[in-house]
Amino acid sequence: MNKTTIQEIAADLGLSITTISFIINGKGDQYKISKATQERVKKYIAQNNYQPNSVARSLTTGKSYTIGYLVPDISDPFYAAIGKHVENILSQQGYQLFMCSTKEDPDTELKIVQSMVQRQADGIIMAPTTKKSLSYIKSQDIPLVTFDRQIPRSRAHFVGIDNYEASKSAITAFLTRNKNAKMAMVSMTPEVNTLSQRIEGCLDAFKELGLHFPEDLNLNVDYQNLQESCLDQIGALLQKHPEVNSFYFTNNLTAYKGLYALNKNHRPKLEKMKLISFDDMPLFEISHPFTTGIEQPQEKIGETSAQMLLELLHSKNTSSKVKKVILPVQINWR
Amino acid sequence: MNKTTIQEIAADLGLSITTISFIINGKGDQYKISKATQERVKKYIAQNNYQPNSVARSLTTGKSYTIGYLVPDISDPFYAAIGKHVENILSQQGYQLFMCSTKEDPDTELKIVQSMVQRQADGIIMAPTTKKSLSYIKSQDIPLVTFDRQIPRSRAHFVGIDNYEASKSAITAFLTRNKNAKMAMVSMTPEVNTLSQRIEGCLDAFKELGLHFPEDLNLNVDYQNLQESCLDQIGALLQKHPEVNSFYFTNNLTAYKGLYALNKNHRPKLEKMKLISFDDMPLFEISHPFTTGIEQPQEKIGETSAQMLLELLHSKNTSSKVKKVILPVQINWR
DNA sequence: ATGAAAGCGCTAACAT
DNA sequence: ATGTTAGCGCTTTCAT
Repeated sequence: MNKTTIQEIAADLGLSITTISFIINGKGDQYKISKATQERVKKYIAQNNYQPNSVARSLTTGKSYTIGYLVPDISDPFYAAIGKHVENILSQQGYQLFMCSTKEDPDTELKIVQSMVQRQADGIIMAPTTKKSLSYIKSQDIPLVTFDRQIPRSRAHFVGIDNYEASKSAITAFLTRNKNAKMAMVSMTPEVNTLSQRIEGCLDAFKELGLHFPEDLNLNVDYQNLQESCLDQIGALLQKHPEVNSFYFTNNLTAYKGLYALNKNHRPKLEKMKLISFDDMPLFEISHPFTTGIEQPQEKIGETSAQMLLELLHSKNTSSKVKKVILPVQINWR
Repeated sequence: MNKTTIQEIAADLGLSITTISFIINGKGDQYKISKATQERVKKYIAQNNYQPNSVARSLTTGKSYTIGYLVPDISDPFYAAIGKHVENILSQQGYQLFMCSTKEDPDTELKIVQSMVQRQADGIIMAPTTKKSLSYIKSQDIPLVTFDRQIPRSRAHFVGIDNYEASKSAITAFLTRNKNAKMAMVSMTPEVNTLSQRIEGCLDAFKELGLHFPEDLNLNVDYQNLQESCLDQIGALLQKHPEVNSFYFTNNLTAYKGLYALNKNHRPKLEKMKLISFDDMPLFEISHPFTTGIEQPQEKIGETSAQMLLELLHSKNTSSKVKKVILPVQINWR
């Protein structure tokens, strides 16, 4: 079954392709095509299941109804969830999403961005890794909304949270609730600035409470090798500092693997461990032990990013000033 | 900065667009373009950061280097993980993925499929919900690989597991290990056939061991309202059947919410509960209690699906017989 | 109320 | 060794 085209319809119906095009695009009335003709064409289209070729349409109009969603890892529950909410909003408007994993790698990210430009994506929503790709996007001036991470000095629209403040106030509250907490922190490389901000927030919380946070309780595990790295470093830490009775995981990945390490090798200690993690996950309600989560409003982040992009798409003034939406977090104590 | 086009290059360099096109597509030598010219063009391209417009290219060639990845929910960890592996293989070959959630809804699914056709997707990888969309894809003869779910009588290439056998043998082993297990089962609507096969497998395991499985220990919670539904039904069940000391969750979603319900309202019973779930998740290693998982080879499923699609893309004979790859599962006892 | 034709940027068969 | 040209399927201005 070969593809029907607009000219076939025109030929079969003895009309011009212009007429067909008008009707397809709902401009029949506007161009005063007679009701009769409109009906005839619509009937033909329905019967032959004609679908306009969007590639051709894009070439003419310059719009592809395609958006790039670029994140470090599309299977990361955090990015997957936000992606779903983005999809939810954008698919209603006829957009499809190219979802791509940048792998925290600047080169991969740039290649993907270039591919998006070649494919005439109408816009991009991304959790950026580097400034290079952002500059490239800007140079092509294609509508862009960033989320989750802000690249310093990059002037891009942004939706996210205040990592420093959220971390600081959560840890302050935690230390107030758990007076005799002896806390260690688990973060990871590569150090994206969201993570350093969370670390800073934590350290400042200690400082302001007049407490000391020893350097060597600040772990930094390896992103490429999370599980082994967690097993090793947490093992070593608990050996050297048996007094540690609390962990702060600075993101969902370290929390996952940290919990794994604790469950695997340190069950006896687990009973009275108090855990807190940046990013909340449903699993913290069923984990051993239950884990307090600093919850980012994923749905809101996704929806706001999508809506912000839609606005950009509809308003033609590239001039507009940079918009930043900072959303509140919520602490789920457990 | 406006888009450079092939004709601008031609004009600027005093060459014809053909020559430029040949060089861009690596056919310079084949068409005996002089080294000098080739260098000149390549240099120009590098300097001006020219990127060919893939929309125009697709319109001429009929190939878009675009693949549709359609699953019920892209944020479901199972589909997200497989998606990542699919992406991994296909991105190496220059393909980008449209990832779409069909929401278990036939109409949504069909709309997305039609959109893929309009957009000239070169192929589709999907966990199908209905036969209707499969027939449509076939009618357009666009290369298709299905995974996870087989639609009865649909003759599509398939990658997945044998749900009936996997379920049956896992439950048989489970009952052998836990002689005095008093098991309830939690499944969900809508009843896709993977789930009914898992249920059948479980019931047959009981039968062959000469055991009885009471009708009312077979729960069916509501997909649209998983959490509430689990809380209600599991609560009611444990009240009526306090002897139940084991649960079989027939997929990751019911396991998640089942564990949630148990942790929330039935902690005392949890100590000696033995849980097993179809689909394994990392969280089962840190959940309370640890949960045995029947693990599907996600990476293998993703990679095989992608590779199978690539073969289809490269071989032009539509005739070829239907390929089915059935992969083994692995039980992770906990 | 409808049609002709240019053009979107590219590829490739066919010149030269 | 390089150029001319006809499409690919569609939108839209300008005619009629």
